[in-house]
Amino acid sequence: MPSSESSGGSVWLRPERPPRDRQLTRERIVDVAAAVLDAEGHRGLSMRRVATELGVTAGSLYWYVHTKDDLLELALDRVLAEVRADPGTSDWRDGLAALARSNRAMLLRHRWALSELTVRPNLGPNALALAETGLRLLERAGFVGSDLDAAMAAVNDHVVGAVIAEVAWRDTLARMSGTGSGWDERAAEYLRQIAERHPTLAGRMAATGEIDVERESERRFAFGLGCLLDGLATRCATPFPSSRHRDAGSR
Amino acid sequence: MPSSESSGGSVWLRPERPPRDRQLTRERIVDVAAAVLDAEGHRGLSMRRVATELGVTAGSLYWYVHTKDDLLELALDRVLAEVRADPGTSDWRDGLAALARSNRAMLLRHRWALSELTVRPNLGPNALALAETGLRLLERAGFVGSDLDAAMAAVNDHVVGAVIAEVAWRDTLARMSGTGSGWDERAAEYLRQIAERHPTLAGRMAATGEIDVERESERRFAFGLGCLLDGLATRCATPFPSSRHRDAGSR
DNA sequence: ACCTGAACACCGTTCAAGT
DNA sequence: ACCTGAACACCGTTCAAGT
Repeated sequence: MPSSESSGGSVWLRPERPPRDRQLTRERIVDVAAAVLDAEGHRGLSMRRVATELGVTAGSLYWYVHTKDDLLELALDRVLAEVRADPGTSDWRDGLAALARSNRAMLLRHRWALSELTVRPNLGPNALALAETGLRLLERAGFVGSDLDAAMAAVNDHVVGAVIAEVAWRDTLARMSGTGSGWDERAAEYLRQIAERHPTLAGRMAATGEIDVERESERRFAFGLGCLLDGLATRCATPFPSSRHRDAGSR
Repeated sequence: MPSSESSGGSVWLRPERPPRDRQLTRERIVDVAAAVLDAEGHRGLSMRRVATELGVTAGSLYWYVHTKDDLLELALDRVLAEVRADPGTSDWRDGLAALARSNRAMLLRHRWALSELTVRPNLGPNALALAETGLRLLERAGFVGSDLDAAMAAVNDHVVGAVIAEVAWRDTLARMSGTGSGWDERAAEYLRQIAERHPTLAGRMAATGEIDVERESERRFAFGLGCLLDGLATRCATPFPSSRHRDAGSR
């Protein structure tokens, strides 16, 4: 029933508001959402927060985004664009390793993206592009059919799983050093119990106490990736496409 | 002992309320929290919900639990108790594979636990016990030092990563079939664009369209696990402890 | 010691109303 | 078309007050 524009009066003096009058864009919204997430994590993100950051009311955002979940989905795909991968790498092992490393680096930069992955399937354009280049590399290695899917999944799973473990580790350390007195006493008692019941674990915990988390995490990541790629190489048609065999972290 | 209910000034008839009068226990609280999480996921869990389920006010819970995060941490460790593992398995590959499978099964039963893992380090008793048996198996395989840690991490990472991917996949399918008309049209258009830009991916998506998700997920899991264990076997002192070599999913 | 009731400071989301 | 303002139905958490 509402005619599209004429509302009585001097319509001609008031031309159609050009699109550039819009204060918001989906892109701008995703921008600040990603920024807030990077700075303060999931806890810091709220519709009202994003809105005020844009000088706008919370309700306005729903003109551009269906729900907060949608916004998170967009933010996830945005950071996926940061992953660099070259589908044309001559050695498929090198290409996959580089893809995995770039993926890991991105997830470490935007740790909130991890919890997004566990909650939401991502079918955004960047996710699809990454899948394509990964599949191409594995296709060149000789994988076909459902083995191709399984191989791609195995590499991605290692990346995601490894970053989750690393972040959890880092958070534990941060929490330990964060809380001041009182923690150490209770922790000491707890560790004593652990040592009693779980000697092997206790030995490892004692050893990793003084280790650089960053270096050790990278070592573990490379170790697991190396195992995986070795296992893949024995299952495909082109185990050694190039003469040079890059070591990805065996002892 | 209904005397506890008699009021009216006769304090001497009313002995000190025994501990068993308490309506709440940390255990009961964690019980219903886990039940709510299983039934309705993260979205369904609130302090008020748990409280009313226990016939109590929300504030009461804070007598037993510091924060909602603490409650989630307790629920996570509770569900980790379901993972079964035998540290005495003769073949370390069999033992590790069984541990990984049991872990995966648990995570699929309690999918909310996944997002917990990404957000919170878990140092509960059950988590530690699982780590201990895993490390023992790998120790028997000949791993020592930081290679022991890396090997353990690699297996766990694969489990976590694989379940995350599987759950995401299942959710996508559920969402697709859930929304009725209108979805298919937009989806078809989207798929057309995918096929144009990402031929390899499109080929795989077409192939996996008619596949049983459950069976295929298990296949992928076993495939990746097999790759990983093969790679581990080439890096340890005891590659083949038993004569029988269980195939864990190579084509 | 254990629990209630009410409050505080937030949420996501909707929607009439304005321009 | 785009945004405001106010409302709705929730949150987690705290805390005086009761028993």
